[in-house]
Amino acid sequence: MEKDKTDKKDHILDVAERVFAEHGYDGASTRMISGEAGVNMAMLNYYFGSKEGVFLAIFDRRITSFQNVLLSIGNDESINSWEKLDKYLDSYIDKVVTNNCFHIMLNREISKSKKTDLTDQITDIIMKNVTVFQNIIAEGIKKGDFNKDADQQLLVATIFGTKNYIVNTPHISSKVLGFDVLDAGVQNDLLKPRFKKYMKTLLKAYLQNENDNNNL
Amino acid sequence: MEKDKTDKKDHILDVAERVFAEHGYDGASTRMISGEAGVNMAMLNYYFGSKEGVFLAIFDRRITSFQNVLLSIGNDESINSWEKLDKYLDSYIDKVVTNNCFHIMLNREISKSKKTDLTDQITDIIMKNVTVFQNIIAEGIKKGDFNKDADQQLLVATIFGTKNYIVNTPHISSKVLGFDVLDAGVQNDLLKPRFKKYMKTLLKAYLQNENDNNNL
DNA sequence: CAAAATTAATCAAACGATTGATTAATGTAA
DNA sequence: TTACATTAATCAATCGTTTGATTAATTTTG
Repeated sequence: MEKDKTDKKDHILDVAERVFAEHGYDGASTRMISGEAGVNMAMLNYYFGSKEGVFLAIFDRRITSFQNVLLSIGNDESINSWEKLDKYLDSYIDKVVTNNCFHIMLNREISKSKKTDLTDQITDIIMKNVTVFQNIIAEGIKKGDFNKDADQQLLVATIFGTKNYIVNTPHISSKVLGFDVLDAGVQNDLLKPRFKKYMKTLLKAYLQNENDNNNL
Repeated sequence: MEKDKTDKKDHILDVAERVFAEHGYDGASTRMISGEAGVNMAMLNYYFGSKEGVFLAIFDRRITSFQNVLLSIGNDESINSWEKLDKYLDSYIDKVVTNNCFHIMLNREISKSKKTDLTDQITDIIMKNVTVFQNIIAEGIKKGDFNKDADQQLLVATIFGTKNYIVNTPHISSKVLGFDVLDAGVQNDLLKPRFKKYMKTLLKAYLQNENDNNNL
């Protein structure tokens, strides 16, 4: 059945995503992935062509819907800059914490100083989400909602960097925060709400115009 | 001569540090490293025992002096919390931007969800720098210098996360910032001063007690 | 001092193991 | 039967490491 085949391919990608997050792309062997997925090694090449094909297939599964959600928030004309910022953060934090394996895998492979085809591809993907955020900030500054002296570009480093620190280096952030950031229950009950609140407070403290407290 | 031997070992570590940063630990082969260093492959094992020995030798070279500098700032009783924060940021940002290869290499190998001996070792190393920063914040809050409602732990994620974003994903941050963050000249003339100023402004906006503007 | 003995440094070649990928054979369902 | 799915076996390439031999440097000895 077509259904079963799709399920099986999806199962392989689920496992591969986790194994790539655990050991990195180079550190994860095709035998490791197929073994944990309970399928014959040759099936990876049969379905996805190659190891890199598996890697890219994981991408296709995740990026499109996510990017469209963020894009729709950025293009929403009915809300002001502060509300856009809130909605963006809510959606973004929910998604990246839940799909932490994917984002660990993604960011690890771009943490190389050498450019490759793969780093270029990942850069393009990541930059789409970055651009949406940048536009929200730039628009807010232009409208006078946000402090015009804000460093828009380094603010990008702060929001995505803070997220990366929590999600991509779980052993560090778990130690700092005092709980296991990889635990799904903890993520929903503790991490997400606290992270959202913090991020909004931080951005408001930095972006707020002086002598203008009515947005707090 | 002893001198020449140390120079040679140091040269190998210089090259290995760069190659590890370029391709990652698994992606960098011993042939690649020895080839670029212009030495016979067997010399890596002769000097450092193994590939992992090379990796760990790079650590020994970098961490000790750096940690002592930060530690002395944290223990300085003659300055207040705001000044400590400033000095910490100045030293930290200088060091991590200059030694970007090392920090790319370091952080990449801890960006795995699976625990290993190596991730545990790296976690311990990183946590030492984190603790110094945490103590500065905690002390400032206790003394009443900083806003007591600040989320100390997520603030850790922000400072180190922002730094990681700039240093460890250079292809992304170069695109966002509009210049090459790996260029040494750009680092000193543009990146470091701007990064320091931004980080201080951001932390002051977040940590400052309300109705207390005399620290700006 | 000079010859001999010892140690350290360097090399090309090969090691066994593992990698990603492919093959040819077999199983399965329409 | 025919087309697709799955398997075990196998492939060449590359991995980190080790080897035995050779050269260079140092120490010991007469």
